[in-house]
Amino acid sequence: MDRSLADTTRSLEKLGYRMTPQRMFVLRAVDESRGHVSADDIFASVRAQFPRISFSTIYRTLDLLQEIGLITKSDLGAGRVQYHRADEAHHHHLVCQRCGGIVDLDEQELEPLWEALRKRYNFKACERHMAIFGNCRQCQS
Amino acid sequence: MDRSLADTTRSLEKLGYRMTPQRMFVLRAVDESRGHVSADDIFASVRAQFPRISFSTIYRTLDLLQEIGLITKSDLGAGRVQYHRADEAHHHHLVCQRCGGIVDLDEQELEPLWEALRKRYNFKACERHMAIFGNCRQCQS
DNA sequence: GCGATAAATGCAACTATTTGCAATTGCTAA
DNA sequence: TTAGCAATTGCAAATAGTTGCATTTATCGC
Ligand SMILES: [Mn+2]
Ligand SMILES: [Mn+2]
Ligand SMILES: [Zn+2]
Ligand SMILES: [Zn+2]
Repeated sequence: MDRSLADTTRSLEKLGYRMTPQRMFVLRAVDESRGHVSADDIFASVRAQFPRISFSTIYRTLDLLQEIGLITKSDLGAGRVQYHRADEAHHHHLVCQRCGGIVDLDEQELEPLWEALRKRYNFKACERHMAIFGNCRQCQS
Repeated sequence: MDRSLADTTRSLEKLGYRMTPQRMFVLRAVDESRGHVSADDIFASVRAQFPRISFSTIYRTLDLLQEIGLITKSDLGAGRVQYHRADEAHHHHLVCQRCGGIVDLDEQELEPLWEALRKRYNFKACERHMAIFGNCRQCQS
């Protein structure tokens, strides 16, 4: 992640939040992550350094980091939500409901739709890292 | 719903499933529903006629009805999944993350995207009744 | 009908996630 | 400093939904 701790602290404070030790540990765990991670992954990683951490704090902090745009949160249908650093290559996912396979979808593929929603509905879709469910090539009847 | 009980029974049997009293009650509850209903709504409705019904059976049956295309299932961000009869007017939803407002989106608005996914990724998006999150007109910074 | 087999059920236990709350911590201003 | 106040925490309890399993029910070939 390119952002310094100070940057993140500023982002938080701008919204009336504070930087705390717990949040710093979560931030570090997120920082070291690659690709999709679950709340449980982050919990395990943080607990190694800060055993008193609670799951509530993990969840609350991940929500916070999403709010300030540092991570994205998405349900890819695997029973647990996946988090993803927002500064990694932006993309969405095609999730096959039969085989569970996941294919990356370039961010720009959704641009025309976002554009249409903006124009016709005055709606600003702000979801990064979306999941679109369906059937992949191999799994079509 | 236009489908007769016999139709649904046939759909189930085609997949190796059976028609049971419990499923008939769930079917009736779905039949009488309008718009979005939760599993709990269906549970309450069925329990009035069939007190022994269990939540597992409700969830399992709703999944089944989705599998045979009678209902759609979607998470509109309200903490519980919403079910919707598939024979009501097809549409998707724009869900505002700030005010919680929900706007209907005509089915055809997503056609170009489905088309592109089919062509470029060989992916058949089969999701009816999608939720797209973002900010509505009133809630844009 | 009868037994074998497969499907479906209810229940209890479990999962991931959220929430209420009392205790703790950290800013701020006197 | 220190009091006051707001933000944050951990914990325990609650939520929606899923799953394993023993029991019940339906189907099918004899
Ligand atoms: Mn991803
Ligand atoms: Mn709807
Ligand atoms: Zn597939
Ligand atoms: Zn709004």
